[in-house]
Amino acid sequence: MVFKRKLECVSVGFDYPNIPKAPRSCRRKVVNKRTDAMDLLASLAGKLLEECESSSASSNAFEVNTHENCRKEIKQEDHLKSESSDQGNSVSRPTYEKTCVVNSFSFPDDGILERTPVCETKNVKSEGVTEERGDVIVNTGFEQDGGLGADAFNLEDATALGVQFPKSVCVDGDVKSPSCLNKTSNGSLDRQGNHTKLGRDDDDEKLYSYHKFSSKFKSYRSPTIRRIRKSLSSKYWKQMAKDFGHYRADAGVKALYRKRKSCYGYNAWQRETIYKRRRSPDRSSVVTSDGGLSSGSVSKLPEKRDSVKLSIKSFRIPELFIEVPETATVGSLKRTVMEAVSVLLSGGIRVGVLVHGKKVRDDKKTLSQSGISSEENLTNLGFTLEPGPSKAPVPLCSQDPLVSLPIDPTNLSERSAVSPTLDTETPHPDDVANPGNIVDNNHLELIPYQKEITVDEEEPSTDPKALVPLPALEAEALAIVPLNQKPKRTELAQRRTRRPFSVTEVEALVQAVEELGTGRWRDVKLRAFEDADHRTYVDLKDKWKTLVHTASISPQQRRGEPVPQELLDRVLRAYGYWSQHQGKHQGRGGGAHKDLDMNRGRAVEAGVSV
DNA sequence: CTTAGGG
DNA sequence: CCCTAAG
Repeated sequence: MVFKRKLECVSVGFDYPNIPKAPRSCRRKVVNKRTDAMDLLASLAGKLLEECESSSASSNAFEVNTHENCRKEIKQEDHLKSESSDQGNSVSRPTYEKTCVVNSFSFPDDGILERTPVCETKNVKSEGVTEERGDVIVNTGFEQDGGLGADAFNLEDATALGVQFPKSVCVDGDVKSPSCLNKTSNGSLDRQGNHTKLGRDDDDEKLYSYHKFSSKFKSYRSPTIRRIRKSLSSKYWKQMAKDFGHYRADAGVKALYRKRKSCYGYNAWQRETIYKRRRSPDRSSVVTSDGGLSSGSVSKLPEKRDSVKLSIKSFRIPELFIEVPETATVGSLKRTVMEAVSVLLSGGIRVGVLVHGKKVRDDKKTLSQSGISSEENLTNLGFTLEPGPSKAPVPLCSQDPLVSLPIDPTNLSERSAVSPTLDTETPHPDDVANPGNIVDNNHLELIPYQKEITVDEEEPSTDPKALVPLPALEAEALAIVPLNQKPKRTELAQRRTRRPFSVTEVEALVQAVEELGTGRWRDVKLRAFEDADHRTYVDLKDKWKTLVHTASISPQQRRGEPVPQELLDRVLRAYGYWSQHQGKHQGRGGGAHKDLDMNRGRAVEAGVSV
């Protein structure tokens, strides 16, 4: 099955029309419409992915494809009962999850974002056996003409591949199948074990952030980071999204997600996909993506004698295990993959070179010695991305490669989908002070890939350098490593992991608010959470907000770690107090509230201590 | 950068 | 928690 479309990649220099800002509410509405469209698309694409299962073909580990600019190979493992996909009844189908193993990505090299994910599917049970595979070329882009009509999909190709589209995929059909909107939560992974320490106040929100990139990065007051963050995200992309929406609105598609998070993928990649010519020391001229671990298969370019020109269009990447509910949207899938990739990258990677499927480990070999020459068919050349050496352990990368998305109906909303769940087995970022405990997990999971590779490496390459970080391929040309790869880490910031307030924290918060009032969060922060980098004043404010709410609802309706009623009482009291004394006593940090002082006294008596 | 609120 | 409009 082949779905193909293109996304006119808006060039960086694109001249956006000035869209006057309308009141938030208005603008939002527009966006929402596009969101629907996106869901629609996502739903549709989701079906395609599903279809991977039913398609068949042989797989080629080191495939080369010069046409696909953007591709990912995904091995899917069905974790559930089979489905009768040909029934095309996507509506109300049992939910189940899939584990995808993403092996390679390729990126555009011409400014056109044409993604062509290749799905390799296999039945879990028949592990290791011949994989079935279908080429699912799902577009994540859009027709240049803004049309997303049926012609956008090449159904013929699909048919040629013997793949059947579920009816819900038919373009004119009711693509917006409920399966994408009304989820059931059967499939959700309930992994909570590890958060006990932190407690959780939200059982139904089995959504934990995949991992966290150091709260320190954007901890309380970190101008620099924030600035970077901002420049990297919002403006540019929002504008982009807006304009996209503007131009494609009629296509019924939301080009880019409204939120930064949602498009960080593009954000990062697209930008870096601005190709540049670089000169390598040994006079090799290379066309490289200035940023990315992008790219894909190799193709031969016009060559000069003695030199080898390559165009890497895709990299095989270490296996990434991804598990998502069937009902997850493609959008969420993308994000999940993005997260996984980000994590991978943040952990440092190295490039592997494959010639005829064999890994060339001796970095000192010359290209020709390795069989890489202009004479050779460069399609035999391949590259891989592997987990970086211990060189740059990724302390903050705590998640294990297995990512799962929430299936909780409420969570599947656009937003929740944005944040991947955090495997509870994962150490909490807080405990990440010492990288050790986490890194392990990470690497263990990634290693399998290398084993897999092992299959194609006979040469008892005893060369210790084999494990050297990056570099040494003579023709630096091949070192298509983003200049800013390491530090960059994760500006592709994600939603911070949820960190329920402990009773202790709540107590501290209440105390502080009692004294300072509800309009001085910065002070509250300073006073009671000075050292809690992960608690920003906004967090505190938000927490207070929820506390007030919590305190005003029946205990039965509360969730998560219960907050002592006594504290809640204080919350209401303080709330009431400060509601009336707004502004008045706010200046100084002193006793502007005898009532509250009394409350505190009671608190102590009640045994609630810090 | 902070606040204040909606999402 | 995130995002933003306002200060």
